[in-house]
Amino acid sequence: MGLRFYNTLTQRVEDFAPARDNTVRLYTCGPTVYSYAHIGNFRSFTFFDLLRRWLRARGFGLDHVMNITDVDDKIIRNAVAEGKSLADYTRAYTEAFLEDCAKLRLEQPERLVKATEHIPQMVHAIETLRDKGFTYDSDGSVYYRIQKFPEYGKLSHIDFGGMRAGARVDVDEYDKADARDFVLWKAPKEGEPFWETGIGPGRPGWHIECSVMAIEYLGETLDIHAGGIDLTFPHHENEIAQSEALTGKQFARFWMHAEFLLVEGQKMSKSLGNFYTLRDILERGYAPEAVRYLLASVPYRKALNFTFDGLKSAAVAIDRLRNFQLRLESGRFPENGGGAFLDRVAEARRGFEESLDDDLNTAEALAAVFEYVREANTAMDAGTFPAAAVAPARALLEEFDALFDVLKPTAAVDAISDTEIETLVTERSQSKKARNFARADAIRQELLDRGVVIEDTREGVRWKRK
RNA sequence: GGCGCGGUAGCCAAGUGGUAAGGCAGAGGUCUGCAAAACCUUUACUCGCGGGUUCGAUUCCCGCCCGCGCCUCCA
Repeated sequence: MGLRFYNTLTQRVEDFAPARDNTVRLYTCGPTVYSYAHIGNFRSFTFFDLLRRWLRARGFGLDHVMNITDVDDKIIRNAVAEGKSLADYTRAYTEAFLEDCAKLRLEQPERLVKATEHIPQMVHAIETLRDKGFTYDSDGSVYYRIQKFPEYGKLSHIDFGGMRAGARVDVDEYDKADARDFVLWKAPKEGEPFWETGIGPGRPGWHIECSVMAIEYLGETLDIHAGGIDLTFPHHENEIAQSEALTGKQFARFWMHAEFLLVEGQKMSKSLGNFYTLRDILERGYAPEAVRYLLASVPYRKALNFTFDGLKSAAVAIDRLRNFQLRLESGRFPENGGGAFLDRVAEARRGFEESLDDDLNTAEALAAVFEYVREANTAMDAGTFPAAAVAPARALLEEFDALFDVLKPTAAVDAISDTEIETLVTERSQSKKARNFARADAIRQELLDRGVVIEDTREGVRWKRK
């Protein structure tokens, strides 16, 4: 069986291949840069990264666009409160976001696009929607008229049949004709920043940026549109309404949504005190790889319960794989034998790949790797792990790490150099030979304090960075 | 109320109509100057509860209970 994904649109797992040539046109909803992104946001962004990497591993080219929402109500509110321009206010959080992504080893999309740099295109799209009769004006704002789009609800599978128009119109939006209508262009309020345009002064509504930027860079029909599950409605539903009204074509063939992240079993919220940014977690001394591993190890369609126990487990699990890698690199293995172990590596790889092909089942893919690691370790202990199996075993780890990307430790700023380590390791070995264990242990402790672990093995001394 | 997801060992978690992957933690052991690493043994006669279909269900159907999310701020 080949690559297949669950499609929110059809509520089924479907075979996946890009529609045109070999390149996957992927659009993912990025951050709104009004504050630091939190760990829940990064659950989704990590999912996007895994999706990218696995598509590439399966031989597809990528054209991935992610937006940065750098204008919205919260941003305006905060910027105005701090007396800053929108650009000044969002710049810092955009940079912080990119730094956080780099820490988590999230690949940069082919294009990272900002809403404020596409205002003319959005205005043009709104004009087109107006010409096609999908809009109405109210107090200087422009709204999308959902009545004109009968398929509304097809993504979120909400039946609006029984909902009375205007039944839940809230106070601020008294001017909407239908509760489902949404704003395309917002007239400015007193003191708010705005753009002067052909459809009047104002700023874009939230949804229009994604439709416009996706179509501009990827064409009228995307292969995959992905986001957090909470965006399904209304954001993605509205994107469909706008885009399909604009082009008359299906907006995205596959819709993929990452489930929510919970913290200690509850939704993150500031009032519960369980609200964490990536920075909060790293400050507590956890490695970014552990965060990445934890976020990646639970399949994306299952709610992920983020706990500090889980984070510790993730760190230990990574160590197990790193130790195995080190053993492959530093061990000595017999030249004879091998057939069965070559078969086992091939089997592990097949299990790994088939699990990921199955809607990115990362948990099952990890099991395939760990099972192999245990068997290989057992054979190494017995001295029966053949030299011929080393290269394929390393290839398995490479394939694993091309996706999970956790094997290389994040270097400390003040890291001790390799040569200094080697010098100390040599001195310790000499001390040991002279049976000066006190000195040997002191050196080992010193290295440990500086983040280096020494291990004596049958094949000699080896070291690793923590 | 509507829509969606889920309830599997102490924790995280995969999975299939035929008798429960993997990781972490715990206990015991092997190895070792001491460690570390690694390995071995051990932790679910059972997969929320009650019915049904079946030779057989954790896996299918029905009902119920519980948790979470969305229902126009939200990854």
